[in-house]
Amino acid sequence: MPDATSPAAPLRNTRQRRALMAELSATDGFRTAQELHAALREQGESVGLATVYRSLQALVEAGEVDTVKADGGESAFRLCSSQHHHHLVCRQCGRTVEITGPAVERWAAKVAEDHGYVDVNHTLELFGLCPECRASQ
Amino acid sequence: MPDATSPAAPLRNTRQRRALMAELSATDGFRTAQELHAALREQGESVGLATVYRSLQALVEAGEVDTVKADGGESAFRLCSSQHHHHLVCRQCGRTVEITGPAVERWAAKVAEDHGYVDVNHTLELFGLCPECRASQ
DNA sequence: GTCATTGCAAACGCTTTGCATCTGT
DNA sequence: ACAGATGCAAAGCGTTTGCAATGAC
Repeated sequence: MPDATSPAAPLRNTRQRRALMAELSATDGFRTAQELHAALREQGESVGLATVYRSLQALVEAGEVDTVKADGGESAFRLCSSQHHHHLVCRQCGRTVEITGPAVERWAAKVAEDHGYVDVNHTLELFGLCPECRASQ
Repeated sequence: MPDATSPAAPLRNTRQRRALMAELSATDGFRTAQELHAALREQGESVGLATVYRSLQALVEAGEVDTVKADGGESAFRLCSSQHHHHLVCRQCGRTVEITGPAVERWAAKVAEDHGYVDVNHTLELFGLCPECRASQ
């Protein structure tokens, strides 16, 4: 059984991972694994789909990439920004707004503490219909 | 092409749908389609899996059932009337506490509104180390 | 009688995995 | 050289769909 405190194996600096990171850096928003794979292919970077998935997994575990679940069960990824924040995502077009909520952070910490839980983090996502999609419906 | 404003076809009161509603009523929390299907089978109610999915879809569209996306891309369903809550999960033993946070609900609604988003729902999970796991470490 | 609903099985889309090969370090 | 990384193809999973049969109204 792996020691929870020991760091994971070091990530190797391969052409594929570099290409993936570059692609992730190229956009602010969330991209699905399939989108990223397609983009890499279009750029002539030959990368297997499985590799994209495995690399993204590794990056998420390493804390370098953020992930959320899109509508159809797809996962979307993006580089972690420095600051802890949440997202308000349009469930139709995917347009995303970054949210920070000190109040919620405090609330979460307090609730956890009240129940005796320690070392707590949380995930919070808002899903709705953005003004544009709402208008065009 | 169906008129978006005209009401959907009337839902027929079939044995299968009745059984499904009964099963949904039997619990407060969210259940996945697969869980519901298994539960019905165990009760001797013969219902096809596709029927469960189609009925749930219809019920969601009819506004009688709420749905959220679980972790593995599965969808979970519950009757609309039951109460909305979140979970505080121990990342080691999985022990879970149900959390309700009116303040957070209000906060989420307001934030979404401020950005012009409508028809908003959210997902919120807290992860930490429960008292027991923390002691045994 | 009509038309929504059902069941089955096949199809789907996204993701994961087994395994042989390759490549950073 | 060794351990991690890769590619391919096949498997896995939850979900959806085509079609003929059934049942509610």
